[in-house]
Amino acid sequence: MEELAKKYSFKDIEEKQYLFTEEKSFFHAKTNSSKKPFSIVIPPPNVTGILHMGHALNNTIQDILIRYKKMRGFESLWMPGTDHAGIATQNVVERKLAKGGVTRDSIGREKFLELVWEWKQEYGSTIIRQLRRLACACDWQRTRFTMDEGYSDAVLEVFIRLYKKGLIYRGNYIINWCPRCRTALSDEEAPHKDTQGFLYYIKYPIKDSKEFVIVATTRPETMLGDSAVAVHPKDKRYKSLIGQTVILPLMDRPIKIIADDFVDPDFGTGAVKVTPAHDPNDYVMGKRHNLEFINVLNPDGSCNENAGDYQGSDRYEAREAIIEDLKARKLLVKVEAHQHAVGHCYRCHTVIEPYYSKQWFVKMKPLAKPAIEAVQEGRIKFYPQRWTKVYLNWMENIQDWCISRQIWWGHRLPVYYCAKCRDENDYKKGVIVSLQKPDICPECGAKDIVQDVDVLDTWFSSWLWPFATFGWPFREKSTDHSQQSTDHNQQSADTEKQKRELEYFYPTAVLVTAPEIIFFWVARMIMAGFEFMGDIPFKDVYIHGTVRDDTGRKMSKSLGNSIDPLEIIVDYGTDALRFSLISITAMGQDIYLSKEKFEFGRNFCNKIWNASRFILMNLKEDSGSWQKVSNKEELCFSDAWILSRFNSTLKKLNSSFAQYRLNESANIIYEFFWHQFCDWYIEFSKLSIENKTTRAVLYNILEKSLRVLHPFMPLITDEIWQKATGQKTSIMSQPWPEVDEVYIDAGLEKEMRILMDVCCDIRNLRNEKNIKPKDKADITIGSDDQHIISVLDKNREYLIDLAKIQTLNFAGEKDLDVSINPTASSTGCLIMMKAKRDEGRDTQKEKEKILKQIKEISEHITRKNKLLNNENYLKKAPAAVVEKEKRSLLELKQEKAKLKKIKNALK
RNA sequence: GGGCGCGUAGCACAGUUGGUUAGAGCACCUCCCUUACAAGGAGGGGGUCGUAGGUUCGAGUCCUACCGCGCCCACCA
Repeated sequence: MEELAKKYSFKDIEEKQYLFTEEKSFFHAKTNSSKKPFSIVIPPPNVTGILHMGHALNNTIQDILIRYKKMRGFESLWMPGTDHAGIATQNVVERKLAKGGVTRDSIGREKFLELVWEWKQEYGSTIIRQLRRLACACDWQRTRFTMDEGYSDAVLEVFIRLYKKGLIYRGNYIINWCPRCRTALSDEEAPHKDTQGFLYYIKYPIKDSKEFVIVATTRPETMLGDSAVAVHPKDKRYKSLIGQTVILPLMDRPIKIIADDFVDPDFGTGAVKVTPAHDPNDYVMGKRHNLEFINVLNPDGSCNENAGDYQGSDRYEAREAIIEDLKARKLLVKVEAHQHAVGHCYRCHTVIEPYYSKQWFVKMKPLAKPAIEAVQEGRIKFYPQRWTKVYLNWMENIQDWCISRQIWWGHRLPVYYCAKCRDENDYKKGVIVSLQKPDICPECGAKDIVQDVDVLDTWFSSWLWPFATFGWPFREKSTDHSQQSTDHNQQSADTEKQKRELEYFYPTAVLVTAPEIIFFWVARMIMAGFEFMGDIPFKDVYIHGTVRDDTGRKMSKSLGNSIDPLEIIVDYGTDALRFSLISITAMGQDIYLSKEKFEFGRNFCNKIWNASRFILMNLKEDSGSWQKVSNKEELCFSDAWILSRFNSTLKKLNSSFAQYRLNESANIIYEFFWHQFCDWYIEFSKLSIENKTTRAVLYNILEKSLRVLHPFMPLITDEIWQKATGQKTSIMSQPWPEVDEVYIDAGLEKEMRILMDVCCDIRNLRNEKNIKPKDKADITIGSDDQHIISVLDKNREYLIDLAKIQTLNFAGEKDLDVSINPTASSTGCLIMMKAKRDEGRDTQKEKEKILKQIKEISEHITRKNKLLNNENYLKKAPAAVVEKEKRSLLELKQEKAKLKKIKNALK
């Protein structure tokens, strides 16, 4: 057994311990038929990511579960990896190029992708390195990337399967378009934010008339693409106008006035301009009335050739110009301030444009069905439960998923077109969906074949994460015929191994993630799980809260209010960061953070260190003899007590773990270790430290405490544990302690409670009378309760030591002299103290205090009397509760009598 | 428009199925550098649990309404 350094210095141990556990492959999992599997796939951070508090929380939770389950005998696998994050990564590299005045268009697709890969090689593992600093027990040998060769196979395979099943189609629809990223986005990628804007009222002149129809719009520039004006069919104001023609201002285009139920007569003027190519509602109306779809915008958001005089100007410049021009023509009636929800690009926050374009979609309704049922039937459970409703609500109203993106970084669609057969009006014609580029068109034999230029939505690869990370679909690479079969055999063996692993570890146990990811990822993984694996991807979904600053704002780079986990690690240590974070994270609640909160974990680390130091220091000579705790019968009072406490604590701990109540688990251990083990037991142990049994118990409880602390604070616990046991291994490889019911003794714990209470009463009394620790006091305890007297007498050494007593006597209650320093104990005893220095007694103050106590206790007694006289209560409340009340009333009465006695003795 | 979460001590928060006098942390006050620990120890003060009703023998906990704060969803031109 080694001694510990006087000062706890996390800098000296944390990195060392992590490297040790990683090197020794404690994190590696494999199929093991003798164990049950427990697997988690990491929510793959973006390759562009740098560690923030959200990651720290998310991964600490997973790490605790992984280590805990491993200790509980499961084969724990934590699958790590990163996400190629199409748009985000492309943006990062484009920004970098822009500094050198280079655009992606100027260098071309191939060169650009080369540069992105270079960037990925250089910076893509930053987040992985940072996760190591958090001490994550990921199986790093398995680290996956969503654009790895094998993983990409899975993505293409899935596309092809869904296409063949008729669940993927291509067509012209209104989608969300980001003019800055110049790509289509799914609905989830274009979150709506309340935005302050204006409602512009514009006159549309009626053809061959002096009259006007006034329409209201928030986006006047879209009027360039108007192809109708719509009114409600029952709106009396406009009934006569239906079917007439108006002249679209600025464009001088005649357009019809149509009637449609969609129009709300109470909004604006009740007449609405219809722009089928730039508004989702208008799109539907356009289809209904067979209107023209006029796209007036270029992909970058500037006006195109359909925009008349405004061609070339940016959408917002065009808006300004149009307003000015309408004003000049006296066609602008008024402008009102107007708040409305506007979609924004989730990557660059640019206002998106609803945009009519040709895209690829996945039909979602058929995929959603089993995914809905699995959650309804409880085969997948959300923690906290309330997310179930959010999930089901979204799934039941699911819309088709736009999966094509007009960027370069990502999985290119496995779609090829035959130039000859291709027909823009029939997406299936001349289309070849295949893994490899076909040499000739299977229909016409032409050789002019091109691949679709789009790539797939990043989430179209992430939704396969729980099984594609295991190598699914296990396609064997087409081996060169010239190569010999050894390679091939090796490859088959690998594939077989992967298949077994997938079978063993899938479905995974739990997915840990943030609420904003439920639609993007959780829901889609469930659908993919059923579609491609025929089973759920995970049993539990643990949704944790959002990390906020101490004023409740979401932590974000742009607000500048984020706390950098790496800075916390430098200042307080990894263990301190983890323990602080987890102990303030109530399940599913948001987390409010400030830097000071990490002192909590740091102080606890320090406490653990010092307590351990004391124990190792005292036990260093015993080599080996501490290993065994004697029979229960041979244990002294305090030794038996701490064993009882430990085991009942462990019981509570296990049940909180089972419910994912990790903050509760952390606080249970904290309370036990600090306030029972350190505050009381270690102090008790000093009295019997020469005793073999006590030394064994000290060692035993410390060693087991380190085990249960390990999932939360892996580094400090491994360091101390190795020094204590002399074993060069990690606690991770050790079993979780078993609850030993034999040691749990409620009666004993109650007796200890009496001892502690009396001790606290005496300390309190000393404090009040300002008696210094070195001034020992003479204590007489008066009670008629033989049990209490015997408990105190039996354990008098403890009391004498902990309460700094000179002489300790017992007396009958009546015989006690209460004229000196008396106090009434909550245990029902009267305590009198005689101290050597006893000057400056303020009897007036004492009297006030005791009167206040009497008043309080009288109120309680009145309340209880009333309750116990209530017939209904006696009839309906459980007998045990009534008994408890009666007992407590009796105790209160006794206490009151004692207080009165003390009061009367005061002059 | 629909849904969800929160409101408990000066501060930021726990409180599992309703059951003694509502809890720890930080901060504050008093005392103590006692041979593991001042990043510590021993004590202490501080709350009519957002408001108003209701159910119940009993409500921080369940129900209803309302008031504040925050979040999510929705085709509010």
